[in-house]
Amino acid sequence: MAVTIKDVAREAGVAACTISFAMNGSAHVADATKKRIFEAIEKLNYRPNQSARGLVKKKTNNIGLAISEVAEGLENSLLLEVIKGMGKAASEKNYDLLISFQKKKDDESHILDVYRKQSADGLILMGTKVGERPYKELLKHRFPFVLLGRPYKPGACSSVNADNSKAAYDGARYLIDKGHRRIGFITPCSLDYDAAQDRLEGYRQAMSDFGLDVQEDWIGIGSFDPSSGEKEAEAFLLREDRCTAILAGRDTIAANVIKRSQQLGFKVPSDVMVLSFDDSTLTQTATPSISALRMPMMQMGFESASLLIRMIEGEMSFEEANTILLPCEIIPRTSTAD
Amino acid sequence: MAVTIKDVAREAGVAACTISFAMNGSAHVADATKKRIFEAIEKLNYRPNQSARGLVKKKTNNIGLAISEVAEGLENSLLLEVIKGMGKAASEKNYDLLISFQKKKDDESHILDVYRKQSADGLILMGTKVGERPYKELLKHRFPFVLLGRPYKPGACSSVNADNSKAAYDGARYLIDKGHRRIGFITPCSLDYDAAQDRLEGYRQAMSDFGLDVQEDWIGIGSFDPSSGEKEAEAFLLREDRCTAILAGRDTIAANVIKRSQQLGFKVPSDVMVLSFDDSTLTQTATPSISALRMPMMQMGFESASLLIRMIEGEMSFEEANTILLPCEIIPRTSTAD
DNA sequence: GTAATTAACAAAAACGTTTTTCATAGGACA
DNA sequence: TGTCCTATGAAAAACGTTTTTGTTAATTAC
Repeated sequence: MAVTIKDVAREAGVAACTISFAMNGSAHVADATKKRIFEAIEKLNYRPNQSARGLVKKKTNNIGLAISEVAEGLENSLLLEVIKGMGKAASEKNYDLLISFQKKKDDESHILDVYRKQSADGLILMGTKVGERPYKELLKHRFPFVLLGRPYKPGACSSVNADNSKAAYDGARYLIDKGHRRIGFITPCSLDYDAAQDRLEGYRQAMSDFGLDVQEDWIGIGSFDPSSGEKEAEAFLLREDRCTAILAGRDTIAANVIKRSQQLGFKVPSDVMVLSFDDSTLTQTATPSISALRMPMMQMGFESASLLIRMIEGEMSFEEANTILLPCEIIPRTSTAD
Repeated sequence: MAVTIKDVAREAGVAACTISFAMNGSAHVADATKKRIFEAIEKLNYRPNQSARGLVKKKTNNIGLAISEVAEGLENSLLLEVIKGMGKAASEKNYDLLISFQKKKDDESHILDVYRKQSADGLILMGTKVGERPYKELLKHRFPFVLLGRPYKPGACSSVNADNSKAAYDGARYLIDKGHRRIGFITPCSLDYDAAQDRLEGYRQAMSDFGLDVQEDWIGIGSFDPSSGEKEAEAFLLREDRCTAILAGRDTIAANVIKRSQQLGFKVPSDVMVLSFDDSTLTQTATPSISALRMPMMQMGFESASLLIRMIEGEMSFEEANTILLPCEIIPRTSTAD
């Protein structure tokens, strides 16, 4: 079977506990003994059994990731980036990532089970919607957790998110700076999602800050429908005072906006500029290539895992709910070129 | 602290072992006692500690996923699908997914550590390249593992992969059936990757089966470069006996092929048809929309996890190396419309 | 009416670590 | 010479389960 601490002890001619002391650097072990021990470890390829270690230390060195209903469109193509970021933070600190999946739709027991079974030392909650119950129980028992891009009472717990509001503000401002006054806006999805709300709010704020009135029909509500964006583009362009720029809530929406605009005889970017969210391969390879606000997915993963690990290791009090908002970056491409 | 089996025992007025028996359904526990026990469990929200359970049962109920150097382009946008598939298989059988990350480039110790630390009951190996050492040690110790889309000596271990060769064959045949005789082919990346080799081979086979000679300059080697596909399209089209159809090794390559073709004055699909691999949002929203061979990413995740779990649970002998090749599906869109 | 069987539960050992406590041998010191 | 310290290491307890073995009382068989 697998090699245990006793095998190493026998090999090094020493008691089991001494192996443990040597490995954890805690007590006094003579240098000569240490040398023998590490040689034995190397020879036998010994690694402490995680279950046994976890049992006595009450620590698994896993960070839990609860994936609920995976969002239909938003995170999908970018999840790898997020996980990569988490992986970077985790492996630096010697943690693994334990993913717990939802068993049935609307069943959230997988979240609390991680805590109850003690299969991880903390949790990253990611997905679209979550009921109040899991939050409450985790908070009550002071089990470390971090929200990733999730809506919740601000200040009640730590969370990491892209600064959607600022991104929309910056995007609108970018278009305003290019001389546009009539700017259409399409949300990435229904206003049930707070990413949609935040983006809309940022857009409104920018318009207002620069003294521009927003016509209510300059605002369209996008969806996950594959053709979302076409109708909205049409509405923005086929009117007396047509929009000269459009801020599209998501990459596929931007693609549809451009397609429909071209069909209607408007050139992008000369007649109408289009700026998108969610930088992906789609925005890079489209013709014209699409300018986009890049969400820092990898960094979001990294920061959420780092924050969680700091909470786990007690470097951060549980009370100071840390809200991290990460800035987005504008990637200018052809669709907004002068 | 967390609630233990002893708390439940006290609550139910019974010994700890009886709780265990009741939960695992193994021994005879009186129905009345069972009822009291399950009420106590419910009341206290008890779940067995995974470390303790794992220690005595020598089983973690985790399936390990070792992500090495994550491929630059191929799996990226589709990883979520793969993980979703794994999640489905795992959660059905009450497993969690434990992801172990590479600490440094070219360092593969994270693979063997999962086995040595016994933090999972088996491993799914996914990525691009892996040295011989990890395979050998895992095989030697009969630690269950499954290769996901990986090159290795056939028959030496179980693996799951998309049937790239057949996909390319079917794709070529699809174009041949539409009357094309001069069909260009672009690999998704360098021939170091066996997915590229398999696809090329399938293409050659189809051409040969239908009595069509392959001109060597109908074959282009694609890359992860964002503009990959443009040069190749040019080469295929600007010659006496120009190609009338192109089989593009990847979605971005297909997009570039179409872009360049149009720039050269060829209409897609009337002058040249384009069929792509790797169905993604890009292929759906492009204009014209791009026909593609859809890789069954979710199913690959599902099958690899299912296979691994069967190995773990001893339902499958370790010796019968199971090679699962999953068929791809042609999604016809505008770029190959008659 | 007693022996054998069975049903229901408890006691205790085991899993592989870590950690607290204990033991021994030298050496320093008086 | 005896006491005290220190360096080094071992013994033993603990972590929370599962599982093997024991124990008791009730039931069945003769």
